[in-house]
Amino acid sequence: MQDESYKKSKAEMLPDPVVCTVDVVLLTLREGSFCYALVPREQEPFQGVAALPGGFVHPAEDKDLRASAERVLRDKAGIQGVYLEQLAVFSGVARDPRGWSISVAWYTLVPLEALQAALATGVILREVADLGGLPFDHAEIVRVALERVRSKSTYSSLPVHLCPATFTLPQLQAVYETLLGEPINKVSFRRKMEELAFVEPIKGEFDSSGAHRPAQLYRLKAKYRSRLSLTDRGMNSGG
Amino acid sequence: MQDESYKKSKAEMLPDPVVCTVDVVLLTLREGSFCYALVPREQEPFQGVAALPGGFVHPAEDKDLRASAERVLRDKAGIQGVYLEQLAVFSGVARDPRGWSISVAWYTLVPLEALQAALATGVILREVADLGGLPFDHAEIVRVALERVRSKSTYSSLPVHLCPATFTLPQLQAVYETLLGEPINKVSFRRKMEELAFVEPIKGEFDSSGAHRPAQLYRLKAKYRSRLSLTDRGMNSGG
DNA sequence: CTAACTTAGTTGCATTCTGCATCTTAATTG
DNA sequence: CAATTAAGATGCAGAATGCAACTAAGTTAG
Repeated sequence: MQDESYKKSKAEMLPDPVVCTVDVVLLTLREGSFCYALVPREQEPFQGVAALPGGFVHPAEDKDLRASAERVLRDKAGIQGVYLEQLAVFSGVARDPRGWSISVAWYTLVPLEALQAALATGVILREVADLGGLPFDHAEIVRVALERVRSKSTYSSLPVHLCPATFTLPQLQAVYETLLGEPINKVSFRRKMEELAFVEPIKGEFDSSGAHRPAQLYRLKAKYRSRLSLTDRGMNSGG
Repeated sequence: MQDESYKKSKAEMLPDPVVCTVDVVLLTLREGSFCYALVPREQEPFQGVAALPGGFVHPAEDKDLRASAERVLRDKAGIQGVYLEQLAVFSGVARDPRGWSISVAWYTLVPLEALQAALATGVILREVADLGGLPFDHAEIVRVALERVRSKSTYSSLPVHLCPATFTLPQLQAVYETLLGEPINKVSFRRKMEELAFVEPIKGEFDSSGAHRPAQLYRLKAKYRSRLSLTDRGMNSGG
């Protein structure tokens, strides 16, 4: 404390090095239940414990933080080509036993079909109701991701990304109902999908797998495929 | 490139130091126009240029990134006691001439009355339509903040924070109209405020300053005062 | 072969929500 | 004290929403 004025003025000028990590919450639906992806940690701390795919930011290697998150997801989970959305930043001394750090958290929604290779090579899915045993503040990160996704899901195109490339309206409705946790009126749902118009019927293609009338197949319109939600622009700008 | 395997495995284990800053977008209404706050930069680069209040994160000094942003806002702009909401993280090599960095951006909405002291000591207000001359990627940060606030403003309690502690419904309606950029039907607005019920009339108190019938004074209900918006929980968790 | 069953998808209607015009209230101003 | 102004309430028409009932198109059981 004996040289505080010097310390303060210096502190205002010079950057302190900050331990900066990224973590990814990858969400999917497995047999009707909402799940997130974990990978076993390769290093201490928490070696061997299932954790969110995450790792250090490497400025020399990564164009920006999105690139960091994409690299980590590719290297740790073997997953590529998904669109990541910024979730939030978590920070402080308590979240990592090694000391003060920040984690820039990202999230994405993918159909189970896109995870087959990853699941065969060590990626684990866990239901979102089960947040036990997670290292660091990963339980909190998943909790925030769930809140975000659920609050954005009411009649946005976000949940469509949990469906495969083609799907029927009843299937899509079931996805919304799982995320929102409540039943939706069939007619209202169809009217809303018609009005919002981010999905389109695939002419002449039907799902005839059930013992009943076949259902029209739909797909997400092209302009909604590149990002998770067009109302998300505010969080997509971390350049 | 001659020792890449070593470099890669090391890169996965060890943290690289990252230059980490915070920037604050403080928004207010001045004479009916939407404005953001700037302060002249004290140091190079861009010394003397008006910029968002911002600075380096100091882990030894700051409990977490919210504390960093609060410290910066207090030290650079003399503003305290406002509730900051996370906006987004901006990152990359291009945003700062000194090289690769990240900025965790925060935003807040305050009534002009709360800025009187700050405005007397160097803080500048500029209309949101004018993003010219800003250093770093601050124009982009303000643009994203505007998008975020506007998209959250449709019948949320967010715009109320631009009003002083007490206000009339016509005044509040004018605030919403400024933010949303379009007129709102008076009856619909009042019905919605009644339904959402985040403001309450102050019994027996009226604004009689006009040459017409006095208007009932309202205030934000207590439980909505501590944060900007109750629907924002997802971004309030950076611990 | 056909009736029963199941789910897809539509139609009609009652109820609720929303926008707009009009009316009333309570102040100031000339 | 009439005219003016803006606050605030009322009534109603049209749109949006929720629900029940209906039709459509397949499979399955007898």
